Amino acid sequence: MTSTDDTDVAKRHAERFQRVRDAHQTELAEDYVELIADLIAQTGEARVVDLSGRLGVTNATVTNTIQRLQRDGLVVSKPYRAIFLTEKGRDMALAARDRHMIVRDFLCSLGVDPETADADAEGIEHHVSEATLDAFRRSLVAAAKRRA
Amino acid sequence: MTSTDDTDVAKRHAERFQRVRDAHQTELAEDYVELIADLIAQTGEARVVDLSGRLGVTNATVTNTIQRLQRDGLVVSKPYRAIFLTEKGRDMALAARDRHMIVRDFLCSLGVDPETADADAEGIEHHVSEATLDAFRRSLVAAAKRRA
DNA sequence: CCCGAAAGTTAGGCATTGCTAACTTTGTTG
DNA sequence: CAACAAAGTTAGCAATGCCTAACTTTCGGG
Repeated sequence: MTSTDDTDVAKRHAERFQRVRDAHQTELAEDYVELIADLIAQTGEARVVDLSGRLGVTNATVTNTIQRLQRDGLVVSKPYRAIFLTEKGRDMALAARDRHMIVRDFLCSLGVDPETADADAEGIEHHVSEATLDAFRRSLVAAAKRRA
Repeated sequence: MTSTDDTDVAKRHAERFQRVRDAHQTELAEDYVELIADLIAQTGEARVVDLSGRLGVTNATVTNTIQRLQRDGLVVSKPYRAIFLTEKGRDMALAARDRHMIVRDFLCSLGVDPETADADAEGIEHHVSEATLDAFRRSLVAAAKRRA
């Protein structure tokens, strides 16, 4: 029995880490499309220079990454022109923004200052399961009710 | 003013993403030392095969990573022998375990099932600031008091 | 004690994500 | 409209983190 238990424990751990690695793969893409959606909403278009400024990386890095995102069907853009989201990209951006807002608002509701909450949400949003997100939502609703 | 505000916003965003990228750099190291500490506590030693089983990667990957961790002064190990933590590695493992437990317990206290809580904690623990961790601790204490 | 299986290592490959440096394109402005 | 600055691209480099395949070392049972 002990040996079987050990194997099970190991397998469960392995799946966990696999999930974290998977999350990392989509993380950058989510950050980019979320930011692109924001920029389009705020300024009408998303340019390489805006992204590099907000991401803290060079123009070259952004150009490179955008090409990968284009390959993956998340964005479209012609050379030297602005960047736009595809349907798929927009969906991903909306979902990411949703998660980000819930995590941020939830942290705020715990008393974390808004600036820190927003920063932490950036890292956390890619790693919360639906179950945890639901728990955050429930807690927010409960907090709203208490105020009412 | 508008232009200055824009720059400030961009800079704040950039710092945020920089922090997330930094977290990623230490993430793997933290996972390894945490796991090594667990294995030593449970079985007396940490072997490559145990790590690869629990991380869901090949032996070759573990050997490679361990060499990097050794280069960075977190572990020591002689070829074909078990892996041990340095002082620095032990400190990192303790801090990681602490954060992991707080995040997991906190999620559990929100009603997330323990299995999911543990899995999510794996991803989240590397991205919570001290401020957020404190908020989690406070919330746990409050929950404990309510039960008492 | 030796020999085979399990454990560990090495070599080589690949994608990602960042960089700098050198270049081209765009667009503004004098 | 020409020239220049800003934006964008390309090429080439490096570290990380994963893999497979081929090799070596260790260790326990016959």
